[in-house]
Amino acid sequence: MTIHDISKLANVSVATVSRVLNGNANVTESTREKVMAVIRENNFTPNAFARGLGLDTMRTVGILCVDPADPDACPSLQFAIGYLQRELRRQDFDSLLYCVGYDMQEKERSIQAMLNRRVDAIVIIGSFFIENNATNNLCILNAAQTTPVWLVNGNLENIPNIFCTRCDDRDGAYRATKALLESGSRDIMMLHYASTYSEQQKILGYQQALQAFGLPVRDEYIYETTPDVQEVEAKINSHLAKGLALDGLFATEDELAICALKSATARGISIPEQLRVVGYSNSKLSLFSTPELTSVDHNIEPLCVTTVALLVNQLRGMKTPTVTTVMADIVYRKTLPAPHRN
Amino acid sequence: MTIHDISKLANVSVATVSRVLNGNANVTESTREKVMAVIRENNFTPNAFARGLGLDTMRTVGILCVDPADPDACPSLQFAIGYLQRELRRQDFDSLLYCVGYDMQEKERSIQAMLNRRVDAIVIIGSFFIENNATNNLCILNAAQTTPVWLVNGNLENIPNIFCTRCDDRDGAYRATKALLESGSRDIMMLHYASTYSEQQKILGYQQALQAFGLPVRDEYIYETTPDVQEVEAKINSHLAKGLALDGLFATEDELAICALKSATARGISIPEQLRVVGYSNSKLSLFSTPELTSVDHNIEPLCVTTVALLVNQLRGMKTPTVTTVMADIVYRKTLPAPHRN
DNA sequence: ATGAAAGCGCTAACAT
DNA sequence: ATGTTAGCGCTTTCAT
Repeated sequence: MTIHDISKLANVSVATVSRVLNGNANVTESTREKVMAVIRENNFTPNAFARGLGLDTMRTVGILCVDPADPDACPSLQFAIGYLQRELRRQDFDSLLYCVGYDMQEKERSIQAMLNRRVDAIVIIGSFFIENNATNNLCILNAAQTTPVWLVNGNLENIPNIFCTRCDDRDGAYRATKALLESGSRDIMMLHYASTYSEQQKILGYQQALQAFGLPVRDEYIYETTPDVQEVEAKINSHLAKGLALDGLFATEDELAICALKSATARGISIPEQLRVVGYSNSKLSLFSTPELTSVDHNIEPLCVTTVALLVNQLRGMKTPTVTTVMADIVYRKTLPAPHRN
Repeated sequence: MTIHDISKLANVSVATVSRVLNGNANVTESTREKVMAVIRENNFTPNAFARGLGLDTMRTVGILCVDPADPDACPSLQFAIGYLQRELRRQDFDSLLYCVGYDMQEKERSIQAMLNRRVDAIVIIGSFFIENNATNNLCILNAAQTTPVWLVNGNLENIPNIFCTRCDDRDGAYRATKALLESGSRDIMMLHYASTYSEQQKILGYQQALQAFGLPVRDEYIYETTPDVQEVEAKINSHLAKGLALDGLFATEDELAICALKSATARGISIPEQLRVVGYSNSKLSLFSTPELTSVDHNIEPLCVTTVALLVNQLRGMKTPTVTTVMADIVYRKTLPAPHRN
């Protein structure tokens, strides 16, 4: 069933059917209804490929993200896929998904696949994909020459056609650390994932908070780790074995905070009396942990909503900011109770 | 830049360029190289829409799943998106993703969108989407008239063009319950999510295990709940308040098991001495809980690998089984230690 | 307001 | 082995 069949059945030309299909105003109400009736009767839907060929778009956005099953993947961006998809669908865009591992080739191939399919825009979730090394970002820069690229929680500034929407993780980490300091903690360990833009910002925020309190930044209090209970336990044990004090802990992901929580509890450290802990992401985990975890909410859902809104704007040819930032919020639970306000 | 431009630059016809592009054997090595050189020089990639229009396929599979951010969503199928996507990409298929809520209309619209885009196949993750009510499945049945539909952990049998791949959750639940019984538990509570095909199968497995041990199935031991610590706590408290015994617990999701674990620990019930617990999904959570959770692994990754392998087979016109099943495995941890084997 | 016809860029059948 | 050409199904410009 094609537009031609419909036109014959309705005794009009294909152009008229096309007009009806596209809501063109230049159609008499009576012909419109006549055509619509035939379309409905035959359950006709126009061929998307032919449409795409003519219009040079199929209203599709490519989404690149780390495979959610990857154990090294930052879990905090997990939900972004769903949020972005939902918002795109509301704007009548379909989403082509590419979940890839920590592999440059896969990243490049995925971006090439998106370009081949002539997506209207590319959304890249997470700063993992942005390398410090310029050559590694070449495929992104190339893509941006033809297709707008949106980095969610990434950073690649001052490049035409590349847009960033992100959470202010530096500020989030700053306020989390400040809250620990205000609760009385002075020896605050920091646990973080392998280096990405977001992680670097969080480290910066932690350091700035200490400085603002007139405290020294001690590198031996900053640990890079994976969310593995044994690994975190070993780090805490060796830290304490060195005779280093510990009365606060800030982790850049809830996972890491929970590993630390388990180790501390196992050692008989009382929480929050002897040790206060703040995680990051405000994930489900923070509710399931014992005691329940105070965590920084980096507002992924608003971030995704904003991203799609701006993306659609930009595609409509409107002026669009290159960098857009949302704030993080601290959600207080048991591992660092909310401060009393008068 | 089109195939015509390339053909002119290489002094050949468009057909030859097309042949080179598609790896057709009927091209001399020298012309192939000549054409390839021009293609590379100009960084040419053929227009996917035009290709799709001619071939009536863009090698795309539509994936329908519950929005991962939905708090009521069964989390155990979360990773399926990534696994399916990865396998499809390996077979050179792109994935159109539709994450929807618990809404019939969204489901219908998404399936319609897939059909409009003429996907080669539809994959539906989770049995949530399959209703007991036949009219609610109408859009799936309609879709199957033109496009193969694959249900991952769903059930809709004996319908042409609908295929099911699933984990044997009945058997998984049976063996989990059996393991609890063999550990000495006699009063085993069951916590489950809202009814889906998988959940029903798990309940069945639980009941059959009790029966196999000559024990009665007591409905007052079976609770439907959401993964909310307070809700589960209330259910356990009222259960115990009724004077009902409790020395074992089987939950159809790790989330539920962990909520129960928290409540039990808070009441001073010792685990695993007084209460043994088995969860389901073998999720990350099972490692982060205290004590670490014994859980049924429902082998989502192999399931997804199998699904895509069969799907591709079927698209190639090969005979393909309608229902394919993988087994579940019990992963023993602290809440139900592994039995000693001699 | 409606129709005729020219693309859009590729594939494949057919011709050489 | 290579070229010619007729579609694929839609949108849109230009006539009427």
